[in-house]
Amino acid sequence: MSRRRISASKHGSALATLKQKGYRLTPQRVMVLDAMAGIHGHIGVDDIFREVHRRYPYLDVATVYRTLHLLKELHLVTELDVGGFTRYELIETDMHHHMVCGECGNAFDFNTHYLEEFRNTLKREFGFQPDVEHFAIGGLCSDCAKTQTG
Amino acid sequence: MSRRRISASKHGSALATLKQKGYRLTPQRVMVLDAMAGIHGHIGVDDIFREVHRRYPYLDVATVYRTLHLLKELHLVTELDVGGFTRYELIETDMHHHMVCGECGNAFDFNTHYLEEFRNTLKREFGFQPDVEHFAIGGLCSDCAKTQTG
DNA sequence: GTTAATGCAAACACTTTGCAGCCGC
DNA sequence: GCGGCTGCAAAGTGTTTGCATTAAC
Repeated sequence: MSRRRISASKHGSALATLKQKGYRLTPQRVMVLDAMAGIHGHIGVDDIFREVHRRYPYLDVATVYRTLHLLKELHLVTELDVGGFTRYELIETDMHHHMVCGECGNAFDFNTHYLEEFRNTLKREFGFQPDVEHFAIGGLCSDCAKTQTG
Repeated sequence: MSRRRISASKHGSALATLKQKGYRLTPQRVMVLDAMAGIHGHIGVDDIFREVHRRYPYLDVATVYRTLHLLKELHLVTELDVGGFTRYELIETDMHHHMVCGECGNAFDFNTHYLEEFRNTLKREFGFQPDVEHFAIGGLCSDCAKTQTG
């Protein structure tokens, strides 16, 4: 009960993906993923580095960067620029939100990561934590836009 | 008629604000603002620098950075981190939206600019045109967040 | 005439890269 | 054992800062 089971499962799939794609499961990569899984939300490169370095002092920052680039390429993490440096987050779910057309009433999905930048801006600038779980935005869908214009 | 009247008026108010607050209207500052006014949307520090440097080769990047920091402090421009480096944009309007705290019920303003990135993304990716006129987002304000945590 | 603002150059912080040795497969 | 991965160190890139000089007021 005291162990972080959730964390373990969180990056388990990432490890599987790495292996499946033919990449090596080095301890460094596992530890980087482990550090990310222990955090909810975004985490800075430096945070990851310090966390892993504590357990394994030989780790180099370059490796952390290289690992994160790989993970990003495989769409296992999302990258976000914030306050001048880069932060990363494990992609956990297929969570999405809705765009609702005020004209035809149809709802369209968009992945939660599109909202991330905006969410983070409000957090950074105002300390406001948007409730993205229940987010939807109204507007005009592409089809209805065409009809209206021409 | 061929002159860019719009541009001139765009940063005219910024110049006035600077003067009014007791800051000096140096040619460098005017040129930086001028460069920004010529662009719609965000502009990189380097773009501004190159633009102004062409007209006035003695200009140093440091001055551009200092000017932009000042303008940001006075809320005359907004800063945005994108793809690893910083971009800026002149604030043109006072249009704003609301963040509504689900805990205390207070509403907080945020300038429409913060939504632009997100709005552009939905437009670009899905052809969906969000109705930002009636936009508000729920969540947790900074005060209530503090209370909850500690 | 004051004093804030600039130019210059050096320092910073974060990130990337070349290369020899190592280790997961 | 092979080839991808790492550690190390050095270079790169965008940004900041100290200081003497300049110029806006």
